[in-house]
Amino acid sequence: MDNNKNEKINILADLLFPDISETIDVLKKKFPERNIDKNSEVTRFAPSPTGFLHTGSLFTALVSFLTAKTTNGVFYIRLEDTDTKRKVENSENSFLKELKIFNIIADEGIEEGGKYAPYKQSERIKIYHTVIKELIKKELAYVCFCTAEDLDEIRDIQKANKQITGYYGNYARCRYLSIDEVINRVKNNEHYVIRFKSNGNHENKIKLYDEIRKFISIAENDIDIVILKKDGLPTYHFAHVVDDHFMHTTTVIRGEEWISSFPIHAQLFSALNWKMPKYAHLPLISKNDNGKKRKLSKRFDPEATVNFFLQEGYPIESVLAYLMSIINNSFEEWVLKKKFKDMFSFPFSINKINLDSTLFDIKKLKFFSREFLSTISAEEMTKRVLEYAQTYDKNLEALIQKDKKFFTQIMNIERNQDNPRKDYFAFKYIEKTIAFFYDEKYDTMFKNGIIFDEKIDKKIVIDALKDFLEVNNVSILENEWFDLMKTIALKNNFAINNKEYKENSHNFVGNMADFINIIRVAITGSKISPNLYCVLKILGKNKVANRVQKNILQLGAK
RNA sequence: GGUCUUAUAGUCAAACGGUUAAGACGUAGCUCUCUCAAUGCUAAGACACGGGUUCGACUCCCGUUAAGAUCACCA
Repeated sequence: MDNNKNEKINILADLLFPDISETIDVLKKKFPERNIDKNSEVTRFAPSPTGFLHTGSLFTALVSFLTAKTTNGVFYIRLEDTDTKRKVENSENSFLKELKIFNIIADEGIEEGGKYAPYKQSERIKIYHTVIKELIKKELAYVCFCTAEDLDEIRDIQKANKQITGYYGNYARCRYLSIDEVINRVKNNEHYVIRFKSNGNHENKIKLYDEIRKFISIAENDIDIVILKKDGLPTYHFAHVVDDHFMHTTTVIRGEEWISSFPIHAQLFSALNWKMPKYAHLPLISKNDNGKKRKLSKRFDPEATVNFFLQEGYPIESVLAYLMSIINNSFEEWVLKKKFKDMFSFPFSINKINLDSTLFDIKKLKFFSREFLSTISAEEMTKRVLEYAQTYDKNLEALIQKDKKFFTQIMNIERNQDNPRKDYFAFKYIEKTIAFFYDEKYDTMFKNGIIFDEKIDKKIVIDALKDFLEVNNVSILENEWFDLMKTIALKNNFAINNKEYKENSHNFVGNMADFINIIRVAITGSKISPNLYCVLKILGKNKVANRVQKNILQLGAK
């Protein structure tokens, strides 16, 4: 009797996959075990090309990369492009490029190639079909003709009965179809999917091991999941199992959202008699939204896509440092001490990752940025700002290119000292802070009106500026220059001793800060600027004189 | 709603059965006899709640509560 049935199953299998002649054993020989050390990890990053690189994906990629790197293993990239509806053209190039910008370099992948190619799921269809054909023959998978409407109906019944929804047990109608009927319907070109025949029992609790969370107790999967879609492409669950098996991944690193389908994957591995890789489910990166925690979303949160950081001009080091400080908090101290050098050599360990999801904290990122940018040289700074400007800000690019040395001097203000300035955190905002150095920008500010401290009489402002103009000289040392300023301040009845001023403020026009501020405002158009001596030195005697004169005229005219 | 996961200050996070419960970001104040940035110092701020176990619990167990994830022919 079985002979007859087996024959029919074979007919069906050939009907379903006429082109497939290979067996799993052939695949096994094609993709042999990796020749690597026992303790080395093989990890992968498996994104779907649905748009831009998500910040959470970068996080996952980083952890995967680091895991491979610290164990002398292999890190590869596999494109999960089986969702033809959501696929966005060219997005694979953009995120591959972005990953490279962050120095996350794959050993194997779409571009790099490798022994286990192809690394694109859409090009691996034959492999999936081979496995499924065998599954059909072993009666571990079956053809299902249920339409969306059929599935809705099943779900409605289940809901009405307060049962768990899904295609399982007696609800799995097509499981019980006769082979003859299946053959006929396939021959009639009816649409179908292929489902895995689950032997699980929802009442059974199984223990699955997660590298970060340890044992997870969870119900066995009893749902007959779709493994091959109507369009002939595999679903994630199936493709993941097949690919990670034949590519010999040792640790699957992915987001926490996959925990619930963990039993499905475990079941698939066991049915195929394949060794399960290790799994690590990473916490999600979330955001506080009116007191509610939620996953970072591309629609609402600009920082959800990696592109945001690039556009804002956050240095990659600080983004990586921030992400790594989520993985392991002791990283922070370590990276600061090392001044951001060799970040990837951090003694990293995956099981120290925190279990709770993380709220994205842009302030912390800014902190890392300030720290990092204060460690690099002015020349490096110029180079980076220019690189940024070339793709994101043409005006800024022109400004820098006009006089690179001048720009570098500006970047060098209070940089080479024990406690360097830390006022830059992203390249996008640099132009605004240094605009006053450029005459054309200064002129616009001047036209719009420069506002001096209103508590100081206009006449005094003019006198102070006139006196300053007379001694305008920056070819002296800073303390000499400051002494010089004190003399003029004193002459104009400003207190050069702050203690004295505090005790008898009514005897003076203002203090030294007020005096310097008059000049600062005249030169920079703002009460806020870096060290004035440095500013004057960069601008040079003539420009300084011009600006001061303009102000005297303007003030006098009123 | 079912299932799973998680629970230390606003955020990130140490502590692994015995501590005055670290540290960082952020916030506030002081400091720096030029503002700002920085530096240095200081301050405020936490073990979700309730039961056990134990001489002793942030730590182990059980509830409760809350938050998150997931329940597709999407990954």
